[in-house]
Amino acid sequence: MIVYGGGASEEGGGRGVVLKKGPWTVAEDETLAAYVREYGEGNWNAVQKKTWLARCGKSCRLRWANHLRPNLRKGSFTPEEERLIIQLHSQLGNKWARMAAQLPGRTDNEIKNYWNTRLKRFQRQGLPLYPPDISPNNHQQQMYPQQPNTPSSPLPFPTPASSFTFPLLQPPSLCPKRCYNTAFSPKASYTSSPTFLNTHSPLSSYQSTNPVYSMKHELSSNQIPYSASLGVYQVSKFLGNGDCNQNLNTGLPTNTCQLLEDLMEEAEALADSFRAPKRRQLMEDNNNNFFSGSFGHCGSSNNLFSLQGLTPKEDESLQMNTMQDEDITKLLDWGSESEEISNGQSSVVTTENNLVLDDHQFALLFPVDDDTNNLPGIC
DNA sequence: AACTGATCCAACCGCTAAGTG
DNA sequence: GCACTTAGCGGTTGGATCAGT
Repeated sequence: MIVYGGGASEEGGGRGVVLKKGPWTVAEDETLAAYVREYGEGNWNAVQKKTWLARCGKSCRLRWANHLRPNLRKGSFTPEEERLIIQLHSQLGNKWARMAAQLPGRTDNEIKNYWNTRLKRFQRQGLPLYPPDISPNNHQQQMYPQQPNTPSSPLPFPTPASSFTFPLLQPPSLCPKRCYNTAFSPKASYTSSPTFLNTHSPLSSYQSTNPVYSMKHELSSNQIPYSASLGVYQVSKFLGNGDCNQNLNTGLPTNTCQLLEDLMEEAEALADSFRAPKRRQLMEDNNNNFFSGSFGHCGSSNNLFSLQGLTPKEDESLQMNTMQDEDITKLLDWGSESEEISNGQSSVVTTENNLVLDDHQFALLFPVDDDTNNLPGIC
């Protein structure tokens, strides 16, 4: 029984007490954090029994996940995070949790809120949700049938991908009352390099126009490689006869299949390690090391983002949707090419897992806290 | 200063999947 | 196989805040 921070109640939870709703108090937060320290995550319904908190387990889990757990990144999304969200949304749809898995320290709720706000604003302004070089998967079109960014509708900005100005931060007249990142100059337009948000990323080529693959169960239509241009599924590698070293959309050589194989191997390895009794005993090591929690296997699998913390099933599905390192690299390349950020100097940060980032890339992913000069989540 | 609308964000709700006996 | 419990996900809501009028 954790009695922490006052307000202790003898007739605590599950004991006929009316569960409290509404905003959490500091004392409640402290109590919940103390509970997690002592008992670990999970078994949220026990919080009510073991503490004075009159909150349902669901509420406790949410509070922990969205506000109390370590290594959460608070504050506005960086432009790079925004781009990643858009890219991920184009591939995954409203799979906020999966998207959050790709954005270390961000919660599904944050991403969802961000996207919904953006959706609302863009729809009101008649702007497309996606830049022309991102073609949303079918489920997106079903989800937002009125999306103006269809081949038949004119775009409000230049179509060549190389000169596309990304409408994330509008000019002052269009800028919402709260710009997302005040540190980012509103006048700066997002001129993407031709490679960024590359529609022809391995994953993008998996887009399915087949409703069988694009609906429900939401494996995000990425289950089977699909070439929109050829109208065929690129199943060769999946059938084991493998020549798929070329992206049929672009004609460019890719290492997609090797990456997928790597992902499969990694997923299997992880699945083995996660065939532990309890479901989702995750994030326990998040307390320890930001990189181990988020980028734990980068070095071993060429995969920037780790699948750590997922159940085998999630591994399986997520691996199909996880951005390839190529995508991330391009994202980072774009970032380092950005006039706003590039200063022509570069140093290298090497993580313990041999993930090498130059300082631009590192800064993009982990902006230094202005106040503390500390990297978020890194002690 | 008061009002209004837009935006942000925390929290809740309902549903579903997974785990357990 | 079934019922029940637990955890997680996605949708929605409502209060707080801000900017414009």
